[in-house]
Amino acid sequence: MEKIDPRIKRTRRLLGNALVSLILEKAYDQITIKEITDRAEVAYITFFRHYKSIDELLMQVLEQGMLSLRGETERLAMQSATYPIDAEGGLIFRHVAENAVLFQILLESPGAAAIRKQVQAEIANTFLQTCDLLRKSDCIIPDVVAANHIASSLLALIEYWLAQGMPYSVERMGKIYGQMINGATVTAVQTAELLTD
Amino acid sequence: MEKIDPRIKRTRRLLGNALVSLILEKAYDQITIKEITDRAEVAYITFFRHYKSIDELLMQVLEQGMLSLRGETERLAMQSATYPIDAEGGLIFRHVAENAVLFQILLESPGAAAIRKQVQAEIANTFLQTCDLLRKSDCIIPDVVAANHIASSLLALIEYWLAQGMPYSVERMGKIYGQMINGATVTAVQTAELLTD
DNA sequence: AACTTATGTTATACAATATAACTTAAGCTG
DNA sequence: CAGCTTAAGTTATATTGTATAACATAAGTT
Repeated sequence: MEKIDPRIKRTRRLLGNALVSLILEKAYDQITIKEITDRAEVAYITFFRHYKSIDELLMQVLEQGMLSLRGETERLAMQSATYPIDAEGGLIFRHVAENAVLFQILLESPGAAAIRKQVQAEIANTFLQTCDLLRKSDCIIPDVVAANHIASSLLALIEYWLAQGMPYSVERMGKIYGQMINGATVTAVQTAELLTD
Repeated sequence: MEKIDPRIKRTRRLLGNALVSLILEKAYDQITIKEITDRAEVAYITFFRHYKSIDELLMQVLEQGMLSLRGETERLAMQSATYPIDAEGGLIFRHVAENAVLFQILLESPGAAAIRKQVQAEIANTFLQTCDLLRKSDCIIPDVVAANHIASSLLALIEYWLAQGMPYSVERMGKIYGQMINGATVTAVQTAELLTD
């Protein structure tokens, strides 16, 4: 881990914060580089010395927030490997609540679509690797489909919760996730038809 | 229904086709108005006589394809009102397969995010209105959450299927939908915990 | 204190959006 | 089919945002 020039760290932090505050104010695709550098109080050209596009800056901002999500998801998948309908699912929604702004951006900004796709794929892969209950030979529901379903549903549930202004407690959201997504999918796979061909 | 000048119909058709063919070739946000008008073989300024933005043109293109989806979804919701795990879910995937290009655009193009959101909300609302099995008083899973879950999961399943190149038959996809999404959600709501407060 | 590197200033090229004024052509109507 | 109406084409131009170059200044490192 080599040390980075404090000027670089400062500039990137200022640009990241400026972008976040702008996203909270107006539509993502209306934001210009000049607006970002003005708000960050750095020179216009400085942006290009660090990023090729606003999307690239957004990616850097989100990646840091998504690092901790990965840890939570792995724990979630681990628990549901042995026993589904997880009682600790509330942890993930607590984490989301604490980083609400970042998740709102991840799930709403058009520029974050690629990163969202990547996060979803990572979550799906974690479940696929960890959770044996999603696998059943000759099942009409392939394990990759079930894993993808859990991952996309989790993100969609978070998105809905945030869009509504977090109207339910993190505990309740954890239970909803455990029963409607995790438990329901495992049950569906285990009780699903077998292939007939 | 008043008759529209055939020149207008022709121009809009040419522009719509040009946009679709461009989306299939390159990233949506890299497409310019000039490229569209060049491919459509109309004058640059003609674009602005019909649309304010590329997004607006895309909206027009997708709206037509989404009209028929609405009918399919209503039938789907109607059937699952009485008996879930619908055997006729294959119809919707047959419809998707026939309009694969349009659905790919709806589910992949960043410019279509707003329309996708709208389509998802319509599907969710249809289920909410039609399917009594999603409603249970004092259930820990609110009916709006369950309806939203079905709608987002259906679109995510279609997106996954298309992205993978439609590796499973429409019949199988119908059954997967019926068991993993529709049946599983109804079961989850009916067997879910009640509120304790 | 001297060297290195990041940032700021200024200028400029370029591409894409957007509109205006005028001409040409297509479609409708008596 | 002649005349009216409206759509589309042509040309020119203003504006905005992206992107880079050259050089000066300031911050950080050794």
